This record gives sequence, C-alpha cells and structure tokens, in this order.
Amino acid sequence: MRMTGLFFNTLRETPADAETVSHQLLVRAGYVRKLTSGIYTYLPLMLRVIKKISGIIREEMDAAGAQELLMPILQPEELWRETGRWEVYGKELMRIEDRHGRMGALGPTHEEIITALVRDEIKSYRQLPINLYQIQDKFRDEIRPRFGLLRGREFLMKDAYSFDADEAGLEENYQKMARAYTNIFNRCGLETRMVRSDSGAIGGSVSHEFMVLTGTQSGENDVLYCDSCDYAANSNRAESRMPPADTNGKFPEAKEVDTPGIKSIEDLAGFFGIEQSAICKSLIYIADKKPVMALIRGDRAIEETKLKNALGADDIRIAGDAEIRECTGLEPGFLGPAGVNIKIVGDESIKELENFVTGINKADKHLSGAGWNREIELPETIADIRLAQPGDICPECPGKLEITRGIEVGNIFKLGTKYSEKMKANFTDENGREKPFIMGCYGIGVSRTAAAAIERYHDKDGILWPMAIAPYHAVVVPVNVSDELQMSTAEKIYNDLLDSGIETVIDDRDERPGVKFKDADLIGFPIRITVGKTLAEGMVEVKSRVGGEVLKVPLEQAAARVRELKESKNV
RNA sequence: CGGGAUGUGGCGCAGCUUGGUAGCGCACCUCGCUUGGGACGAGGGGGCCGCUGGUUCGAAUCCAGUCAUCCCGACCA
Repeated sequence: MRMTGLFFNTLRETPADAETVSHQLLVRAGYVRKLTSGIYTYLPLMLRVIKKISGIIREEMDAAGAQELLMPILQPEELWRETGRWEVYGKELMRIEDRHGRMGALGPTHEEIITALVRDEIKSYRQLPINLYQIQDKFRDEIRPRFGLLRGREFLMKDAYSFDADEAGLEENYQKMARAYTNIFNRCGLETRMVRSDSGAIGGSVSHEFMVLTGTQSGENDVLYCDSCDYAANSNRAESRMPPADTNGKFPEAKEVDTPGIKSIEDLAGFFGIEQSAICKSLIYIADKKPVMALIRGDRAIEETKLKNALGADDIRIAGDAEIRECTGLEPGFLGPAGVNIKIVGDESIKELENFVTGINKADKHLSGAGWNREIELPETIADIRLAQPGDICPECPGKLEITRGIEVGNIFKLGTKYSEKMKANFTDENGREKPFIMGCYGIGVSRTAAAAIERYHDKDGILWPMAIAPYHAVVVPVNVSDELQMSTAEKIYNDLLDSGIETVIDDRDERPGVKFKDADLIGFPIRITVGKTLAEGMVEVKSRVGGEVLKVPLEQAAARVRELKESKNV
C-alpha cells in the first residue's frame, strides 16, 4: 500500500473527548472516527486490525470444531418474550418499531435467535454436540458508553453457542472453548488470565472471563488473584478468607452507650477505641424497589453484585439518607439489625463477631458488647456478600490475594437449560425421551480486543502492535522522495517485501523525514525500513518499533532481514 | 438516571467577566526554499460561535429553554 493513497489522517493533538490511551491513539493515528456517542467508523487501518483478530478467532474456533454462521441484527420481540428477557434485559436492549408497528430489538447477544434456530433444525441426540458461532456487530444501548472502543454501543463481537445432550458434553465444549480462547489471545500477542466471574444478564451457573491484566493502568474490572495458586476471580465474584475480627473482650457485657453524632464506622472505632472489625455495619439497599438491610463487618465493604445474587434481585442500589428515613423509618448512622421489619442479609463475616458494637435504631445511641442470639438475632440469611480485598487469604490455598485492573476481552458461560427450557428447545435422546439442550455461550469482544492490545502495548510515541494483529507488518520510509536513488531503492525493497509475503506500506509522501517517522511510530508499524543517508554505503536501516538497535543491512538483504525479524519474538 | 464539565472553521484552543462587524496554533491550497525525528518564508480558502427563543439600537458574549458531547457511579464483549 502506498501512503499517498491510504485513507488516513494523523492528528498532532489529542482529541479533547478521548480519555483513554487506546481511544486517543486510535483517533490520533487515524484508525477510527466517532460518528456519535459510543459509535465509531473503522477506517481502513482499523479494519485490517479487526480482520487480523477475526482471522485468528476463525482459525481457532474452526479448529475447536465450531462452525461459523451469521445471524440477523434485527430480532423480533416474540423471541425475547419467550425467554422473558424482553422485560428483564432493560434499557440496554435497543428496541425499535417497524412500519407495521411490530417491535424488535437490535441484537445485543443472540441466545434467543440461535436457540430458536437449533430448536427447529436439530431433533436428535445424534446431531449433537454442535457449536455455532458468528462474528457480527452487536448493539447495546449502554447507559454510558466510554473509553472509545472499550465500551461502545455498537461493537464487533464473536459469539458462539454450544448445544449438548448432557452436562458432560457441555463440560467438554466449555473446556474446548477455554483452550481455544487461550490460544486466540496468545496468538494476538495478549497475555490473558481466565478468571471466575458473575454471570450477569446472560445467566447460567458457571462463567469465566478472559482478562487482559493491566496492573494499575486501565481497565474497568478489578481482578483478585492468588500469589501462590492459580485462583483468580473478578471482584464481583472473588471469595476470600479474612484475618479474624479484633473483638478481644473489650466489652464483656452488653451496654447501651450514648454516641451523639457518632455515625460513621471510623468515628465509632475512634469513639470506642476499638478496631473497625469489632463493629457490625448496617447498610440499607433498595433491591427491586424494596428496602433491604445488609450487615457486614465494619472494616469491610459490600460487593453489590454478590448482594444482588443473594437476594435474587434484578436491580440493586444503595439507599440515600432521606430514602432510608422514608422507607424504613430508621435513622441513618444508628442503624442496626435489632427489631427491624425489613429483609436482612448478613455477610458471613458477621457470624464470628462477639461482643461487638452495632446501631440499635435509636438516634445517638449504639450497643456495645452485643452478641448474636443474645441481644440480637443472627439474621436467617447469611451469604458471602463481601468485597474481597488484596491481602485477604485465598479461598483455595494459604496464599494471599493480590489485585490488578483488567480488561475483559472474552467470556464463557455454562448456560445449561436456561434458554432451551423456556423456549422449549428439545431433542430426542437415545431412549426416545424429549430433553432440553444443554447450552453454553462464548463471547469475544473483537473491537475491544484491539483496544485492549493498545492499552497494554503503547509508548509515548504511539501504538506498539503485536505483529499478529498489526495492520501492516512493515513500512518502508524513503527519507527524501525527490532523491531518485532513494526512491527507486525504496520501491525495490517494497516490492521485495510484498513478494516475500510481508504486508508493507511505502511512505511515498513528499513529507519531511520527521513527519514520516512520527507517523510511523504513531500508527505502530512493527518494522520500519529507512532508506536514506546510509544508502551511500549500500545499506538501509531496519528498526523494530518496540526499540532495540537499528540494524544497518545491505539492501539486497533487506527483505530477508525483515522476514527474520517478523518471525522472531521480539517485535 | 444522579453528580461534574464542555459546546467558537477538520483538530486543539482563546475571546464571554465588562455586549460593538470573530482570533490563534495545527491541518488544507499556491509559490519559494528545505529533506534523518512533527522545518521556514510569502500569499490564500474555510466559521449558521450547538439549536430555539428572549433582553438590547446591537448578542459568541447577558437571560431562559433545549440538544449534543465528555468525566465519576449502576451495566458489560
């Protein structure tokens, strides 16, 4: 490709509306342009990256026995009603009405469609297992699109759906997909960690996410992982064991204490001269519009996803002070589980508390030295609703948990019969009995993977694409296009490279060298061949974008050297 | 939806407080010069100042409404 003909435009300045590195670089380097919030045009450079990633996905999915198909973006309301998700999925489901007044939705995911298809096409266990996938634009009307391609409303996704006759089959497919995903991301040059996660709106029993770990840099998820075993989980799912609460006998007897204006856990600990872990903290949440009290050890935080699951609620949020007074008649700051007539959920951490401090729903008073089933009933519902923290003990070994940010690029779910039962998608087993399909689903954010790669690999000058997903492998830069020898040499090397299968761009623009070098760095061509002053010695320069030395190479060896560099692991 | 901010040529911004015919840098076009890390000189083109309404002799500037975008939270590939 000739740069003079390539449809791209680099920007010297960072666009004002881009916050994230990947977003900034994608816009600056001419990969994407925003159409409207969360919706982007992929320019030719970007499309090449997308095709590279998609290609790797196709190869690995096919190798794992999956078959590609393509389903429609527009989906009819009736199918979503069959699973009940027309109501449940919420506003994220982009609903539209056609000219006949029929309702539909732009597909945010395709469980309903694939299940309806397989229900009609597959009747016998003999036709199972099967795994079908597509790479397709998805639309989710996100509450708040952000971070450029990391969270768009329209995005490219690979989604696969497996159908099995039994759990063992599902397990096999699940493992196959886990392996395929590991291969896919490895081949994309991305190190990922498979972590346990909450299964959210897609549902199902078991799910794992594939995270590109970004340390403290960026990413929307917190991942907790063990420093000595392979336990890793999204913070919305991570379990942990904690150091015990420090309640050692400061209050041998229960006693009501005046605590005027002492409301926060911090203030209480100071007031009583105790550790925060010796306090039982009471919080009011609104779960599906009803107030609920959540109890947790004072030094700990609630994990809202866990609480939501423990309650079986669809929607949950913390209540404001005014709301607490209004819905419960209780006084914020002095809340406690005693004599409350709303649902109470206790975190496991409170069970161990002895002679602790808690509110008793009396203004300016707390109870010290409280004990369960003495002064206060232990709530019936006890669950893990606690946010695991770094430093906690791993749930599976004596190791310690550490925390890192992560970008979720893939997700695999065991759906079981969640969809097939509701949609009456059955097959006949070997005994002639009708059974619902056992399903799994497996997603990869294709466009997000590209953005995640940039988040992970960039420097102050631009993108450092892994070779496998770079839009081109190399760029040939003639320093001065009006120098005929430089130009003809550059052309020759360019053609040699193309002939040897290196995807190459020649920067034939009549620009000063500084401009070309800056653009090459920004766009992130993994290898640059510079044809300039060293030509007098019969040499050109070969340089890897990630750094390392500039190699002076005799021109007839240039193509071979580039090929070598491309195959090596250090680009 | 709650909290915060911003809308001025393609991009980044100033001007607004204190109303008076819209400005800078980048990019773009022409000519010259230059060619190893975003050169330089000269000339040039391009703006419904987000939109609607109001105040005023006069509004980018003041007022009201509205729309859009971005950041923080609930969502997730």
